[in-house]
Amino acid sequence: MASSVQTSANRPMPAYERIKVDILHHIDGGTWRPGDRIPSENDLVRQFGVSRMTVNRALRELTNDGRLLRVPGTGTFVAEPDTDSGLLDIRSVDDYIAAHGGKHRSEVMSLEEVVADEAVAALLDTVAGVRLFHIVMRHFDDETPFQLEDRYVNADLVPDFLDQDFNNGTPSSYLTDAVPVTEIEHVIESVAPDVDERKFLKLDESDPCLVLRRRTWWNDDVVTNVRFVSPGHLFRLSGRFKPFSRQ
Amino acid sequence: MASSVQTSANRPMPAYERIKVDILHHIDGGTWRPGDRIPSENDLVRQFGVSRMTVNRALRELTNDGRLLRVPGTGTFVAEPDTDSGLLDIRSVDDYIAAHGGKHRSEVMSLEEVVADEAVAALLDTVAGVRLFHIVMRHFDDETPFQLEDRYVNADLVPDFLDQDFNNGTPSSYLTDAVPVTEIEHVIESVAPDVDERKFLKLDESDPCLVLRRRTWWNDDVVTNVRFVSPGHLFRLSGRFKPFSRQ
DNA sequence: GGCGTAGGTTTGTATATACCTGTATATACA
DNA sequence: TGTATATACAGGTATATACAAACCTACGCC
Repeated sequence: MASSVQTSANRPMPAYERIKVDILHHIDGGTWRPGDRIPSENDLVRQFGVSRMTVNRALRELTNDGRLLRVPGTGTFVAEPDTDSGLLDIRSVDDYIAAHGGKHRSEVMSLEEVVADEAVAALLDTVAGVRLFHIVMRHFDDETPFQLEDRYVNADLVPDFLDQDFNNGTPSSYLTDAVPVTEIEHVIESVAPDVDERKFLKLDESDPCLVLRRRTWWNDDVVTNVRFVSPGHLFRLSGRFKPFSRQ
Repeated sequence: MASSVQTSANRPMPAYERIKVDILHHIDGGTWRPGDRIPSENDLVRQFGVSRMTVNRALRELTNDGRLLRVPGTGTFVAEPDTDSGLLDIRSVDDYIAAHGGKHRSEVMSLEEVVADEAVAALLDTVAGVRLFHIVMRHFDDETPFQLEDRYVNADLVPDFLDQDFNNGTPSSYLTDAVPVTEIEHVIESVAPDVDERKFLKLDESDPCLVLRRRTWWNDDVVTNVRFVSPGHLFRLSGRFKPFSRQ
């Protein structure tokens, strides 16, 4: 889908985007490994039949996103992936747990279609009455409760959500494949678990929890709003980035 | 300093950077307010005496950073500032408190020059034995303890750090003015406060705390490593951003 | 008044070209 | 063997130009 020459809005994908997607396929597909030198701008010019400035834009933007490393006079290289993160991207819990040497298992506690009331509609930036999907589930690292997930999903944008088997593959993974994401919002808090959360996460009253609320957009529509609750001693978020230029 | 036509490496600042800086001065200086339409690309071409592609790059990058909003056929506008944040930028506590209608006060608990041991050196990505500055301080919202700050600073990069009056103006503000930042790392955790933290923040054992650890770089050198501890019910972090294209 | 259209403005993308600096390599020389 | 020099190649920036798409306005027509 992402390799299509058409964007989701059925408009032709700009050349520099096509080149970015192609390069990312090489990287994510493993044919270009971290540290590898990739073809020079002029090579790519010949390969794609575009001007050097177009290739330059593609490479510059990928460099800015931390995917490539450019050295004047030498070449362009595949950047080393971030050691850990979750702050500035969408990383599925199972990946997080696997990266820390654990074994992920999940348990769907409820999955249903609901009609939004005022409060829920506000979460999705929509109006009361719309059809939504609602899932509540629990993720385990081995047999340790690791995270509670409470998620609402835009039923129009993701009509097949109910049919998925979320005991096998997380909603995060499914959604990143199913709908392109144009924008992400993260809100992070530290809270004391309430009664239910204590029960489901097997926690004490004095055990702090990290709460991550995420909203993702596709253009002007909220795709999903999810609230993750994890024991503070098991989960943390990190990210490394270039400063935005606001003062 | 940022308005200089020379970068820190003493190389001339590219034209598109000069234009970005100039536009940011208009925005941060208040002559261009959020929602205002700014001059068109062709206006700026005449004003700066550069080509439209150069102006276009400046505007495109500022748009990507969320500072501008562009509407084809209509114009370019100053974007509304984020409601709150702190996740993807460096926001000083006093600004955070002011934005929430409070009144900031701070109290320096210790400020001294130290010689790094192994553990501290690791925080700054340097070697034991280097000279560092170390500050521990407390921030208040009115009379409520709001945040503990424990910070190490690279003494070579910020030689005048000890001479500042941090009861009046935060280290964050001083450092963002004193040293350009090329990279930021954030690590966020939820923890139970230890004995000292409970005392200084006037907390219970069951009150969770949000911990933000930040490192900033200037090129390959760590400028500062700071650990903020705030009561969970007072402080939260958020940010809205475009997804990086990783997978 | 209401409607449609033409033309101008604005942004978005793409191109070909040019010149600069930094890097690597091959060659000539001491 | 070691050092200088020439050359080719890499990316970084800037320009002039072109066309397309989105939008607004003014004009003319009914």
